[in-house]
Amino acid sequence: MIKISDAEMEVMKVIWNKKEVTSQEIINQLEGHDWNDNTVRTLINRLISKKAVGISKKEGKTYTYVSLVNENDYKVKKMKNVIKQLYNGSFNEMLLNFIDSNEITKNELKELMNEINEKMK
Amino acid sequence: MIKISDAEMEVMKVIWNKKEVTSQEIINQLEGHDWNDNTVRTLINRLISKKAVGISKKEGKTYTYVSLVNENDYKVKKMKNVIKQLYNGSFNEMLLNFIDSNEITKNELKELMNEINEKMK
DNA sequence: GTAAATATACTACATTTGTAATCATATGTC
DNA sequence: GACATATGATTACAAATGTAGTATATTTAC
Repeated sequence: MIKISDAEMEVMKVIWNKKEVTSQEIINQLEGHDWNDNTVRTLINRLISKKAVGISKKEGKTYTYVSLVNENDYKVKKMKNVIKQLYNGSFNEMLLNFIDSNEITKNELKELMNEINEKMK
Repeated sequence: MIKISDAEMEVMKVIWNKKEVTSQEIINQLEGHDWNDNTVRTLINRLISKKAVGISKKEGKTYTYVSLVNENDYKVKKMKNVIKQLYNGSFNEMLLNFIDSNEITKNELKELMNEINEKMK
């Protein structure tokens, strides 16, 4: 799996959201981060090197970028990797740990199940 | 939160498992990793610098190490950070993504709920 | 008590990551 | 067309990480 760093991930999220973006749009979306424009450009370039991002068109000297990795797939894989690292791959164990730590109550989980059932119906 | 790297995490897991360990025991437990002994010692020392590991006793020149961070707390915090990064902190969304990706079926989830109910009874 | 083995301490070095600065170039402006 | 500006390319540099090697201090085995 392509390894996307934390800072790079912020860029990926913008690209995932907008499907197609110029660097300027990415820089704008990331205003909250107080990053220098060049910092964002560096991140974009690294993502291109890693083949996580591609160039869909070039107008003048302005590129338009697109994601080359499927958002949901990537997220699930990343989650699975963490669960593998921390819980030996057991979603079950992870969930139990959350419940033990009062991060989720059984009721919330039940509620969640209901929502899921609704949505999946 | 103390930031524990992937390699360091392997050491932490051994320490968490055994409560108290010497470097030799850690090295033995990590045989599968094909790491040079000094690599493991470096990792231990970095964990000590980060205050993730402490020394509980010294016999001759041999130290005994203990974890200074609670295992479950750390794991939950780490999970929460990833969920925050990828799903805006929504456990719900994460779960839905898993279901969408066929990583978990609703039946498995239901089964899981039953297990949890059993265990929590 | 001297040599070999061992645990620890200190140093090393390439790669990745965060965070830009600088240089080059296409473009729009006057 | 010369200059300011925006975009991209290249270079920079410290900290973190993966992965040891080397030096030092202790034990332990003769």
